[in-house]
Amino acid sequence: MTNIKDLAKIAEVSVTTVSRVLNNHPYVSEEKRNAVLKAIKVTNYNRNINAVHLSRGKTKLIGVVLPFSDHSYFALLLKGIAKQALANNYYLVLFQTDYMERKEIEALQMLKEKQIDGLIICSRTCDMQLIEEHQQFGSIVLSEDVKGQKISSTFVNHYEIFLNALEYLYQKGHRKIGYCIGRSSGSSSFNRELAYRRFHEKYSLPYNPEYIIAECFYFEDGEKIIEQVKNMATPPTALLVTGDQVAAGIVICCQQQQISIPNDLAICGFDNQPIAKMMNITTIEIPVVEMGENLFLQTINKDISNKEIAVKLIERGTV
Amino acid sequence: MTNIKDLAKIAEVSVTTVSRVLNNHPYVSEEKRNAVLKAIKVTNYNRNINAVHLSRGKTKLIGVVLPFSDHSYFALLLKGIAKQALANNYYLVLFQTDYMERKEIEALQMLKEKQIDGLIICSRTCDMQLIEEHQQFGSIVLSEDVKGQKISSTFVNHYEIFLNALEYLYQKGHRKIGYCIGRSSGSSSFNRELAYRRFHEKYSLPYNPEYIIAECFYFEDGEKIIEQVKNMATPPTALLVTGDQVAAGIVICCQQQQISIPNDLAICGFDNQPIAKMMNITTIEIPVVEMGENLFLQTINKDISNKEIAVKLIERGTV
DNA sequence: TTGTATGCGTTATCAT
DNA sequence: ATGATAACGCATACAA
Repeated sequence: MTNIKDLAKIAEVSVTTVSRVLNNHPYVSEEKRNAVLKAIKVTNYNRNINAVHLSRGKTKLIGVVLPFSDHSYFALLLKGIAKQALANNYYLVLFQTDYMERKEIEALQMLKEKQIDGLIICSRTCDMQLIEEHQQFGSIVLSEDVKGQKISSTFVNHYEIFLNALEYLYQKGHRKIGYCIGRSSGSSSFNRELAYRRFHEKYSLPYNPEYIIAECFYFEDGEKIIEQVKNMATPPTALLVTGDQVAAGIVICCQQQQISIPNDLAICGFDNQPIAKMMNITTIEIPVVEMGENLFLQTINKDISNKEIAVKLIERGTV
Repeated sequence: MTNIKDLAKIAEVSVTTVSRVLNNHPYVSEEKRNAVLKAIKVTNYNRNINAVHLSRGKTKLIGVVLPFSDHSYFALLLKGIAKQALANNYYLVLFQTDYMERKEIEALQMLKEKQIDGLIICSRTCDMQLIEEHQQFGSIVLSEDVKGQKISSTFVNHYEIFLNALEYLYQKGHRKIGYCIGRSSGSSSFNRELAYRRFHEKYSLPYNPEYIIAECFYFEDGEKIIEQVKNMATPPTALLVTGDQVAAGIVICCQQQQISIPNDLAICGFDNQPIAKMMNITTIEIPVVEMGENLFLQTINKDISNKEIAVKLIERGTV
């Protein structure tokens, strides 16, 4: 492996000059530049990026923390992140956590150890305090409402969205409304449950914990959900489903089991993914890819900003 | 930022000793070890991984080249890769290429520049020769049949699988068989078309290029496919669909349009993803996650190996 | 068991 | 415009 020292020797210049042509710096004569270029060619020289990183103290690498990459929501978020990473000459290091705090800590550790310049946390399990403690080591961005903390974020207002969706179903005549979420812990689930409770208080509706169905991630979970609903003494007449994939799975399952939608059961999805359009599913549109893009841009931006993303109800045939 | 030199000074030992305790090397007295540990604590020391990388000449980083991460097949492959990466203390750098050769070259470049120790290419656009030229810089593994080349791979025999699937449909009485694929170029598409041609020659069936439907990636593409099929003068009676997501999309679309499956149109999917089971879709089971795991293991293994993965026909209700 | 000295490959500072 | 030299922070061969 040849290095710039070798190049310097061959081209009969100093290492500084070699470094200059390597980095397109000014102040180097055409003559010497060509000599260096020639040396690079004949030796088949390759720069050692680790030395560059050590010297510069930066890596142009951004970490992305997410629970699973084979989930449509996070896959889309990642798509947006990757798009802007590409546009800004950064690379991504993926941390698939399966919601294990240990894996999140590893990502924070890499920030500490300077392997990555910044970190995008799409969904977290660990404590906010832990994250704050690591901000000194690099830019950290979250995809949740951090409420005035000194940390950047791009998020949707899960509380408000849920409340609006519930109101919508209420206006459509529904009084027994359930919802399906992924994991039951986490800030978004917390806010959703809060909205759900407030909604029931507001209209003096009975709060039925059975109506909250957790661990709904994928299309095929629709089967499990319908099974659960069917086993209820008084099943809900409408379901808010946080994810169009799952909503689609429910719709399919209902078709198979002769459950009429929206008559027997109304379904409102989330995200407005193509599958929702294709299957004519009423849903809340969330611009996930754009959120990913913004998350990345915030990461490489010095300023701290908090961006709430607007959503939109898309009325179709399942409510 | 304190470094091991500072630690050495504080703990009143040499940098070597500091390095030893940092890396859990033997031959260091409890006394000195504790002194170092204490120094680490009081200074809030963090190792600079870039210096480690430079010194060691390795990064414990493996690159993963794939066209899109929001596609179920590649997401599952990535899942397997990530699983073994985790188990073996490696991290992954993601290269989403959108099938752009330029992005693949960037990944190869990073191998050259020692930012990554190895590279897993899940699907490629670039020339094999280019890849071979980069093997000297690190371990490269492909997910295709490299046919005796001196490079590791984990793959399924697309030619044989397609041939068998076509035979199966033939036995079921089908004579007008079409198929849906992702991109039309690439080695797997080549092999599939080859099988398709041979099959038609063998049974003296008319070869109809219209029956080859490309650019089928996602669930929602099912709609487009059915549209195309309906517009054909003599539509196929069976469709081989390389991906259960797309197959499911087709099935749904047929339901909506009163096209009876398998009577009007038989569908055979690929991968045996959960959605196929849920929707009772006949499919070819491919252990994608296991393939991903094997790809990773090959990457960190010195020896070159080529592993063909066996598949299995899962007969269900759509053929 | 411990320490010295050198190498890893590049960039940055400063002088000329 | 060019170059000598000092960082950057760590690992390790070798010596003791």
